[in-house]
Amino acid sequence: MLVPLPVQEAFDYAVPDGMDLSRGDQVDVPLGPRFLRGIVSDVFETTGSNRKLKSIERKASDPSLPLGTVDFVEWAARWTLNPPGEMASRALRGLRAPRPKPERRVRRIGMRQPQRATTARTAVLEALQDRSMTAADLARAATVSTGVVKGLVDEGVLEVFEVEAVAAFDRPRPDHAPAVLNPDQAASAKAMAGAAITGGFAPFLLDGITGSGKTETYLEAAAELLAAKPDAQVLILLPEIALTQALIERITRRFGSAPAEWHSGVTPPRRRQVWEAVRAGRCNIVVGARSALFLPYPDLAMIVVDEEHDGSYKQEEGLVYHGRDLAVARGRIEGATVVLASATPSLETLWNAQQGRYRWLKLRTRHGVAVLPDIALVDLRQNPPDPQTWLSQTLREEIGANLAKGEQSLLFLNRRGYAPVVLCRACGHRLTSPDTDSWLVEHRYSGRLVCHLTGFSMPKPKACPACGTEDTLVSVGPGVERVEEEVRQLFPEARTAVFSSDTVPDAEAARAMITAMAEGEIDILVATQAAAKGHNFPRLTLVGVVDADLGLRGGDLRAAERTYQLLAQATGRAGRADKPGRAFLQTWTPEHPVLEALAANEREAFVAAEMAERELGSLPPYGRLTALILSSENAQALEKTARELAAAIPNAERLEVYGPADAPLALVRGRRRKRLLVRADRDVNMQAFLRAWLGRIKIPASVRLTVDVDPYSFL
DNA sequence: AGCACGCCGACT
DNA sequence: GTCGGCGTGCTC
Repeated sequence: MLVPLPVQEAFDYAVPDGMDLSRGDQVDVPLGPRFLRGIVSDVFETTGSNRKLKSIERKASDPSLPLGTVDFVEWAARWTLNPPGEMASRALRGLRAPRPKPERRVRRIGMRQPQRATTARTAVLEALQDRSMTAADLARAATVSTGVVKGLVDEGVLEVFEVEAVAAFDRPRPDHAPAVLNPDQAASAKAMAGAAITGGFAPFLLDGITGSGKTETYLEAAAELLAAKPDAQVLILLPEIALTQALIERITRRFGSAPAEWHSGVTPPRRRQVWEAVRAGRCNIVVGARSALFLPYPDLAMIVVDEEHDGSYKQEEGLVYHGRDLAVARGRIEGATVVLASATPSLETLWNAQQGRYRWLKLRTRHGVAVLPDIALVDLRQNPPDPQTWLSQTLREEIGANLAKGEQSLLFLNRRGYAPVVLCRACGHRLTSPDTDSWLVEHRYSGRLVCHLTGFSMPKPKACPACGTEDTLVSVGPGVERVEEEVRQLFPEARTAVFSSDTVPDAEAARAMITAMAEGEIDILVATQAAAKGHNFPRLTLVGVVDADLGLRGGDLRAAERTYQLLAQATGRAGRADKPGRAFLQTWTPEHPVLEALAANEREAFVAAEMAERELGSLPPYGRLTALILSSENAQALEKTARELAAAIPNAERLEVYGPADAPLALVRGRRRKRLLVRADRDVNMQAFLRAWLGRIKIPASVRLTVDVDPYSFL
């Protein structure tokens, strides 16, 4: 029995006489003084009476989890070392929410007429006919106030009744509005659809340059699948909630019906409807964030992981897992086609494609007449900006020329706020977050200093908190707000805006900003990565990267890879329609291989060089990593546990453990953090090693251990 | 995760 | 003399 507890094992219970149970069933079981929802993982005869077991209380009336879903959560728990019961519990999210309240609708009572038939009342009855609808909808349809409807109800002409709100997911219509594909797209769609119709695990890398129409291609593959197998289910994963709305609209246009949406922003009652519809097979297309992987699909035939390289697929809090890797695992378990789509695939995925594990589909041309932007490096050593400014003469001139032509520009800087650091000119003190060794970032829009790690914020103080001198705090370095300030000074007539998670906090705001860009209401957009991901700005022709070196500093394993991906995506925003695009990368190190590869548009050269580096160190994808993070408010307990853990390392071949060392952010919210890193060759069973190791010691309650298999962020 | 058990400070 | 703090440990 999988019960939602932070323990590694399943619990055993006695099956009452006459209860018919099988794997996947939902049951309620006693645990100590309370009851928990459990998922049956195994039913077996006990031989001896080794231990007296408690009895299952009852079989729940909720539907069982399909076997593929149970297999998946168990596999995922073993792989990530997360508690299997908690993984199973994740598959029940949606079921825990209340059903939506029944909908109150009005309908006609026979053909009774109102005593006084005013024009408003006649309009209402005309709009209603013999149908039923909610009072609000009816009033809107008749363009009267709801008071008119209420009056008719009070008079007994209309009556109110309740209907159970059952979400209807209309079947997608594969022939509703097919897209016309170019030959590369058509061949790719054919291959993916063919594999999905045949069935069996079939992983693909859909590798297409920015603007090549990857979405269109996998939607046509899904259409072909659904035409052949109308009951099949398709899951499309996106890295961020902000991207879901645009895809849902696109799918609705393509298939004539809306897909289900699943992510943390969906209301609980709606989630319940989606869960039930997915389980019942009443829903064929789901668009969602990584958590949509845990839904109980009875007939999952295709999983698309869009922007598969995106680090947002990695869940870092709570249950730590990588959405893309689990998507591949789920596809293997379900015998489904898995499509990893990206213009800048991760090295792991490229490696799998090179090894022939994934079929490699390439889209080499942009849609229509569009071509990839020309990318030029601006050497800041030759062309430095003036003090306290961040745009070189070259970039200023280009923006000015673009503005004069009436075309849009994007300035990319992956840094929120006004200035990343605030320090005291008198004593040199850097302002940091309380109980956390992370710098406070100045935000001028909100007038506050903000910790991006913990969310702490405070007004900017007048005096230095360390030495008390007044008016000595200075803002160091640029964020998007500061670059926008510079742009406003340079081009006061231009319409400028900032696109970052602060100015665009939700999907609604993102849509408004994207619409404003599409309608040409913005001339210069200053943006963080929030705008570089997936959005389409058809009128954009110039991209300037303010600090191309930003992500390359620091010794992170994936620094080069991530920078390449981010800048390729950012520059790829330019020139997606009829006018060609240009991009300028400002850098102090134009000879850096990442920047040379970007300027020459030579992804393969960069990938080969980066792969060679990784191979030298036997690092991913040539080896595997796992990070163990210990944290505690009690520094002594933390030290002691770290020492015990290090002393208990089992012997293993082709595997090394580094640390314990202070984690890069050694203090967060008053908790000290230590890190150990395990590196192993690919053929070493990392999970078995970790289980053997962690089984040897017990972690005191005051210390928290997080196991991060295949870590992405090295914080 | 809850919840109980268990040893040390301020209260009717 | 008890009520209650949350540290430690267990739940089939």
